Amino acid sequence: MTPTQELTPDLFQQASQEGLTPAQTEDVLTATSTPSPATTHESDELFRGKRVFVVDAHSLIHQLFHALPEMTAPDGRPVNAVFGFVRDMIHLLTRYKPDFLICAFDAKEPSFRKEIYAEYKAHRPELDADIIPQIELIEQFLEALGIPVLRRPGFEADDIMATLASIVEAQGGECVLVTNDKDCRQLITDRVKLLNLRKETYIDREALLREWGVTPEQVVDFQALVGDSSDNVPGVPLIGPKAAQELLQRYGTLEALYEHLAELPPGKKRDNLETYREQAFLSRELVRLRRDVPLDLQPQELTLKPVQIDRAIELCRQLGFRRLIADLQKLAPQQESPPTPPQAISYRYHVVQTTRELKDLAGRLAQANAMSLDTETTDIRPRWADLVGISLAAEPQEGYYIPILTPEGSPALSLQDVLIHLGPILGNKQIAKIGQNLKYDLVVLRSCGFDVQGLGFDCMLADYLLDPGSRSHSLDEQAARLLGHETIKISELIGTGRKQKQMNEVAIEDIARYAVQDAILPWHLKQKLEPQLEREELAKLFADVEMPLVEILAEMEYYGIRVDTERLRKLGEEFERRMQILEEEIYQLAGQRFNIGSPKQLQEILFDKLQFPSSKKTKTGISTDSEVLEELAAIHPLPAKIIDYRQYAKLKNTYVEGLATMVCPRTGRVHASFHQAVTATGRLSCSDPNLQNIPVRTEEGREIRSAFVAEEGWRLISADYSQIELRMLAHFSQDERLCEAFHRDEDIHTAVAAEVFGVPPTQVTPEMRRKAKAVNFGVIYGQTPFGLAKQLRISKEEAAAFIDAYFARYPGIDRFLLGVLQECRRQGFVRTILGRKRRISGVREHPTRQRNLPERTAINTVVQGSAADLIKLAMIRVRNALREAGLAARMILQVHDELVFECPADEVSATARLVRQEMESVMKLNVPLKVDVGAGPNWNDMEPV
DNA sequence: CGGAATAACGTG
DNA sequence: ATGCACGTTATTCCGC
Repeated sequence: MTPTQELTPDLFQQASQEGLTPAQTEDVLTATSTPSPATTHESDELFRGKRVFVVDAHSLIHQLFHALPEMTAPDGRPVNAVFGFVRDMIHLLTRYKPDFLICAFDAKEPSFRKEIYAEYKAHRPELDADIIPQIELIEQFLEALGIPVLRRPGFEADDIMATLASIVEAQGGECVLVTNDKDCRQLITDRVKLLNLRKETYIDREALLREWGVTPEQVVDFQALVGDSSDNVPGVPLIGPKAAQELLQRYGTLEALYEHLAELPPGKKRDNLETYREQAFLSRELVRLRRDVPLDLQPQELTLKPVQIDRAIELCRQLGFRRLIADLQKLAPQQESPPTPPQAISYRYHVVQTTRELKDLAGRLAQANAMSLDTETTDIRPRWADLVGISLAAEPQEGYYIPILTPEGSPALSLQDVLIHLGPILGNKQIAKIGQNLKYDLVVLRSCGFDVQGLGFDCMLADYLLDPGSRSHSLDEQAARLLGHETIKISELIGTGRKQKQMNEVAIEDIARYAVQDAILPWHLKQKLEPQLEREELAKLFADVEMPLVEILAEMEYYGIRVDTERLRKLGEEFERRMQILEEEIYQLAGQRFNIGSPKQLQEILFDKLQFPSSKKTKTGISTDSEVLEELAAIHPLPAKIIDYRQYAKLKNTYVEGLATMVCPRTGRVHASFHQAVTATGRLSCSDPNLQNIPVRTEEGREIRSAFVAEEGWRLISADYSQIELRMLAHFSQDERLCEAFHRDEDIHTAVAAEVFGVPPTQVTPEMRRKAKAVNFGVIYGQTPFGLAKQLRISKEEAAAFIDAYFARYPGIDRFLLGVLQECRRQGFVRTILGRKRRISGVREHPTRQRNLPERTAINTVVQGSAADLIKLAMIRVRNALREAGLAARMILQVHDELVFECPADEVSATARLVRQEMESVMKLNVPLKVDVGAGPNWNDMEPV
């Protein structure tokens, strides 16, 4: 008889008798070692060869409740644990794809352990009042997700897990117990392991031996000696993990240890073992898990059910879990879509077939004060595209399609005729242009010879301002969300995959219906969006900044930047040579050939074959990023070679070859796309190619910049704001010391170092400056002591001291940051200097120095977003000033705090003056703005102007 | 074979 | 858990 049974015979008997009704025995799954007839039923094969995940729900809920920031549903209920739990379940399902996923809960009544030891878990506070309602919600979610829940009277989740683990193992399955509870370590076998969800690491026999130095069989003995303060399991005083490990390695079991107690050296430890003998054995029974809970299971109780996606999404809506909705969609990939897409918006469309009709249409449009437009083309890159057709609408219900490129035999109009008749209309700035992503149409039309004037309303930008960063601002998405209208998808026209059609091959009726839809929808969207912009005080930002910027970005994209392809080719060859040399050296050092570009293979070489110590993990394995390699470089020459190889590979693949394919054959230039509705903070982003991350920090990388050149007889001018984000911080905080430093035009990092270290500026060492610089940036990002410590390779305490010293010297900054957080907490969003909004939830009532993600995001958004506002405004001012001054310069790039222009060589000086003047005076802040201007033949060799 | 996910790394 | 904001690359894996 086992001690467990001895101690709790009644409870066990009772439970098992109640649980087993004759009708159910057929499908019963039990862990009894003597197979009953029931276990020979096919159900005992249920787990064979399957991966069964069992979640310790209560342990997970508590962990999440305390680890995650406060969250409340729109109705005020606390929901942080619910959010975390659901997120974790989705993660488990999508990432681990288990055959079974079962959540084990504690019984609602006290467990049998309480009966054998009244003090059991006596230390535990009562369940937090904010947890209990969350458990109910979690169960609702689990039901919607189709994840089975197991709970049995008198037993804790642990016991259920123990029993399930035994059953799974007996049937030849693999069991993963999702828990951080140390007690569960006794359950480890060759087929049972534990999963730590936070670290995404498994604990199996080997890991256990590494950590505790014991086998799974010895875990209960180990815990009996060590005790567990969180469960109030007493253990033996003075015996900690080290002593317990040693004793058990010598004697094997608790019993054997006590038989040989006399052999131990006399002392307090032996005395305590003697004195607390009873307590040790009692402790062992407290931690020993029951593997024989009468579960009385039906297979259908255990299987994952199909996700009830609608219910799950509805729950997410109610609780405000917008982020999870997208993840949920992934769970139910094949959703039956409604057979007939509801078209809430109806409209009439006409195909303009003759020049006569075009002329009539132009005549009518000339009277309008607004019109919408959309272009159809052969390419998503507007500078590479041919114009296929234009759709127009001067009212919300009726539109026209002007075909230019059509399939063989269909009527079309010549571009020349369209230019003649429609050109003046599009160029008339009295007629406000409405559309979706008008920048695209502007570039296309300009490439065909149109000059479009008078931009009125771009839905994409309006929708973006209302909620940047979270939702999609595509026309399809907006139409569905705001109008309940399911659009005709482009894939319905041109198909998908290998036999995709070109736009000019689509039947004219189809393309006309589609194109006119895209001209009609903006009218309806405008009606919804415009009042919202007003309500949320975003209308001015929209009208004065975002809309005027469209034209400027279109111009930048139209001009593009010239690339010296010959120079690029030479650089590519040079990089290739260095890569080949490094490649051979790497194979030598590694002792074999492998794909250096594969982190997976590299990982095997470094950590399996060469047995280097691993420090950092990724989701799927051990990290080999440059930070790790940097550390390893101290012990072996190989990692440094890998770092070098990677650098050249990046330069060659991304910046030489990637760039070369983007040179437009028509213009010999690259026409990157600047995106105005992508970032969460209001910055622009850039792609195809991304010219905002051209290397500059290393000498080798900078070479790439020399391939960006001005056209013959012209020069490049680069103007960048000095310390724009720190100046913005100084402005907002009005911190006297910081503002003063800027007013005196001091080197800001040196000035801050002098303050923080309490020395005169002349005494600041490069090391001190480096630290001050890191803290300066840290403030903008809401960095924690931990992060700063890691970056500067100093102790956490030292880092915390720096940060404290910083805030002590700059009290205005501390005040300002707390003000940002308080306002964000109160309103649910922050605003930038021009009133741009970003919704952020999760800022705590009383934020600590140790800022969490929402808090860091809030701070960074105000600083980064305001700097973005400022340079956007500068772009508009500079563009207008250039025009008025009659200078030929064109703005061609924006890199967050830098503007790049191309101008005739003899206008460099005048242009530079004007650019600096406009950029420095764009906003009147509490600190001066400083712009550094340089000019030269390429983007690398610039001389100050 | 194509798309999605992942790891890594370039910029401000 | 641990500094914000992006886009591009090669590899790997999955499903067709």
